[in-house]
Amino acid sequence: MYQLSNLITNLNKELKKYNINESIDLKISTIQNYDFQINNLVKFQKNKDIKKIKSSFSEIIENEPFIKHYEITDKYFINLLINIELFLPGIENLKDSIKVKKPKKIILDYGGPNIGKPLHVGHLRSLNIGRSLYQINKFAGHNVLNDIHLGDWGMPIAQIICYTDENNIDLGKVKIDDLEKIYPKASKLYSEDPDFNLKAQNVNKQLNEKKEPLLEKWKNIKSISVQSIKEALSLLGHDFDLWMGESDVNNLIPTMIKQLYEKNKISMDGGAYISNFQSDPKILITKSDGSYLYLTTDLATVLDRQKKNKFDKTIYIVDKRQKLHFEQLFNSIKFFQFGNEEFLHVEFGTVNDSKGNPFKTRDGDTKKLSELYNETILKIKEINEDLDEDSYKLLANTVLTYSDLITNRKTDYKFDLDKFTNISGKTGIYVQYAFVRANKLIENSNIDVENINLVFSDIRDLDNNLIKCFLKFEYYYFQALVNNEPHHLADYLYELSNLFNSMYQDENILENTNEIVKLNKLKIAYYFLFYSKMVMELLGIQPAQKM
RNA sequence: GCUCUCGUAGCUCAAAUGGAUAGAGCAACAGACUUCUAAUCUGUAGGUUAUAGGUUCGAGUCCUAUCGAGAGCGCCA
Repeated sequence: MYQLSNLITNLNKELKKYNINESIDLKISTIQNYDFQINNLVKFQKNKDIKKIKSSFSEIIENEPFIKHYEITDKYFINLLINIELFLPGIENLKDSIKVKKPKKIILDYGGPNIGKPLHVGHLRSLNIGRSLYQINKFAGHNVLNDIHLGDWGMPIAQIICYTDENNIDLGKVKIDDLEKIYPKASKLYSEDPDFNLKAQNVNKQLNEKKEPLLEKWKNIKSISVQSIKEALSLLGHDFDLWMGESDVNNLIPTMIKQLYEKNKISMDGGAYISNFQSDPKILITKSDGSYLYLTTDLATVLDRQKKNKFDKTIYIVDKRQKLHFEQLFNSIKFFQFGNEEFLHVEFGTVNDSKGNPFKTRDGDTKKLSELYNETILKIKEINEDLDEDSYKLLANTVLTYSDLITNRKTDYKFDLDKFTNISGKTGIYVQYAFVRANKLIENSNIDVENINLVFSDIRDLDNNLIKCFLKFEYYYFQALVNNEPHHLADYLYELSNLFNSMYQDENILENTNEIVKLNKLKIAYYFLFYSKMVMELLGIQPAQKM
């Protein structure tokens, strides 16, 4: 809590006096009647100075106006109760106070979709997690750029070109639907037909050498595909600062390889370059025919970004099966002495169907994202058939986002549309409903709610529960920020919404005969809207105005 | 074969660096609506955190073994 930062600083200083290198952690209280707890002292129960520390801690906490009440137990657990009357007015300054002092420049790399293939369910998580991390880091004041980083180079493209050559298909006239049908066929041939395999390898090599007319064909595929990807993303509410791809760094690779070889960082091995970094398996830098790999372009991309967008940190939001690739990438960056920036693989689990099997269509293909989107719209229409198209769109995107972010990103999860569109439970529908309800309440009151002053002596229990929940925002926000885990905020949003609904349902607010209680509740509903909207935005969800 | 990840309530999932009595949702059961949007709320029940050891003031979390599940493992991305 930003209001407690002085307290934490003072407690930390105190620990230093006793040569204890420990930074105070404020946790949400697990016991009743308190808001936060500090568990750091427990570890030092046997420290000879513990009694002195305890008494100086008491003195410091005693003098903190934001703490209404506290205790330090026999085992040295510290329990704190917050002074709500001082806390609530501070909400206005929350967004400014939470900003970091030294903003970083962060690049989010989505390890984007491949061109020639439609967006499918496998892309859902990097899009959702990425968008949320973008918002979360911006909220902290960081300078963030997101790069879709298209897979627009390499074997998949070569396979498509090879297939169209073999079958006399004019790429100038091909539509996206045709392209999406071509790739699976080409891919199948590539793995089953040695002759086709050889030809495609050759196409890939020539493409690497930027030979015409292959380059022209590649441009065709890319432009058709990018247009389709942009349309799909716009429907799902995603956009990108950078539309870079693997192809953009091709011209940097020959020099990169040459220099690495001269510095004795890589060696020839049967025509291929491998890294001299000691590892098992060895790290392959190029193929034996000289053409490039995923790792080659990712390395060159680092150099490219250093030139174009000086950055402090790159976060790769890519599924966890690619863990080894990123280990190799990060080890190589260090070993090749490319730079001292921070590199991080934010990994996530796979999305399966409700039975736990890979998400497929009836024909056995990976399910398209647009198909999932349409099914979600239909489900929502079952709940309410009288809404406008924009509202359906907004709610469908809420469902696709919220149900994805509610689970810890590291675990594989089951996408169960029936469950995720449920009107009760931890769903996007539920949190939007609470928001719409609160908005309507304030609208119906015809009162200038913003300027109501709370009367603290008349705060009811259920009102207080909601206020106490506001206290927790920064804790969950911090969890989400430092661990790159949006699910803390998604879960928090449910908790907020649930407590609001409890307050709302308990007694009729607008017809309350006690005017003070009524105004209190309206003001708290107003605060609820503030928090709910803020958290939704951090998750990449647009608040609904009606539903 | 090697490497890594995981195992928490009937189901789906939480529990930051080890902290006090392991929490939610769904489903089940019992209640509350001529509504400020019941698309809601209230309550009950549900656990030897896979198993067996160990480390320590304290273990779902760390270590070891076993059982079970999944993923990855130079010329795909």
